[in-house]
Amino acid sequence: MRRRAELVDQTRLRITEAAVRLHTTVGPANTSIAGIAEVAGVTRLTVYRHFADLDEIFVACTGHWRALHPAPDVAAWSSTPDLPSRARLAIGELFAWYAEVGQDLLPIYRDIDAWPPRARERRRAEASAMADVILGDAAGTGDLGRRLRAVVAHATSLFTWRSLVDGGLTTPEAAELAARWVIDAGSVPVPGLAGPPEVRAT
Amino acid sequence: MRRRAELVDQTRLRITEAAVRLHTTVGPANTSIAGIAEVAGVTRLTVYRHFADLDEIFVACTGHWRALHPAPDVAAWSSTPDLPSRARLAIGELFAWYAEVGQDLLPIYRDIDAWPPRARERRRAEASAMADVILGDAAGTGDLGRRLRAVVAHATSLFTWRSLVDGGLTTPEAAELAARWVIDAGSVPVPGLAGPPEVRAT
DNA sequence: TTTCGATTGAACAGGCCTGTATACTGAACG
DNA sequence: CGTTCAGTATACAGGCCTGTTCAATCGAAA
Repeated sequence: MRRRAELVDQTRLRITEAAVRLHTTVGPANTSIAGIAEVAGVTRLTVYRHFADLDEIFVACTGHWRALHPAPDVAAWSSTPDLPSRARLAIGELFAWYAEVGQDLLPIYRDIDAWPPRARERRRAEASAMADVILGDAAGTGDLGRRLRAVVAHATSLFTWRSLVDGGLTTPEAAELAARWVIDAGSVPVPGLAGPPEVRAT
Repeated sequence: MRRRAELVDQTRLRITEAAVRLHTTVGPANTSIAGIAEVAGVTRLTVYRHFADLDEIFVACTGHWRALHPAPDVAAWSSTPDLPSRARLAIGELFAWYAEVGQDLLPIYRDIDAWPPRARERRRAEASAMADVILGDAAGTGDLGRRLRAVVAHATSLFTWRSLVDGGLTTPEAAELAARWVIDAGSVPVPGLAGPPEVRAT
């Protein structure tokens, strides 16, 4: 029963790959089971046999894509002692990765509201963990830490990379600028931002 | 024939307001003529009588919303002579406006791919004109101008405001930080960014 | 060679959407 | 008071989607 299982896995893989293609082009919000079946060259019924619903497909799809496109090693950044070097290293690697896979990721992140709630939560946790590593011991130092954390989250965002590159920058230029935002926010006590948060509504 | 026309206008307004409500909640991508008719308390046929298609509704909808929520006066910024003050003024006013209307704008901008092409183009032109005003005579100075322009475009983005505020900053804090990005990019010659753009693909 | 099971093909009922057509109501208008 | 016409009610044909059922293939496994 070896070749048999192999064929089944092949079918499942074809479905997963079809889902990846749709997610990275029209985006998860416009991806239907009928569409996946058509792209995979398979009956709708076959898709139902392999996956309960679109959310299950989303998970398989994500796993498949991530295996093909490994993200930078976040943990490795923590061995860099000072914040400026760490920010440059992290944002440099991240943006280089974005330059490779951004085309795929943009439709997916655009449709983040269509993600399964657990996937969204997991993504949030990963981003938070990444910020922790970049911040290192700079995290949690009161008001400065709060500001730093917000800037790191923003500087490392896929949309920041895209916005800067769309604006005519090269990826290394964008990375250097974004890294400087983090570094400046962490070193220069910003005048006008010294006091407690203004009372004004956000 | 006065009261008659008035009633017709009222119906048209109800439809437009229904479209606004849907655009600012579920977003243009998920707004259907059937949905608008239901929210407006009107027959689908009545909507067809007033508007040819969703694109025409989009235009009416945009005009209505903008009349209710006037954006900051971009032209007025040009009377501020130096870039740093101009950046602070512009981004401060913009972010304050975002703080008021961001809730409405986010679903609309999220679905920017669903906009009528002409609306998208118009939006692009407005953003470009805004960047020109903020840059002033700092625009067009070769490599520095190119970088400045990209940073201005990014710093003034709705998504930058949202990202920073989501990260825990107040709107004034976010504005001050974003303004500093522009100011620093315009004053400090960034080491490692002096030369021509790297050959590496973006 | 027979059995098992993954996959197919066709069909159904239901949902929401589109654009169009018909006849009807009711109120403003002259 | 009768005409006009915006809006209603209802319907049709068509599109794409969902989830489910049934019988029919077809190939690997025993």
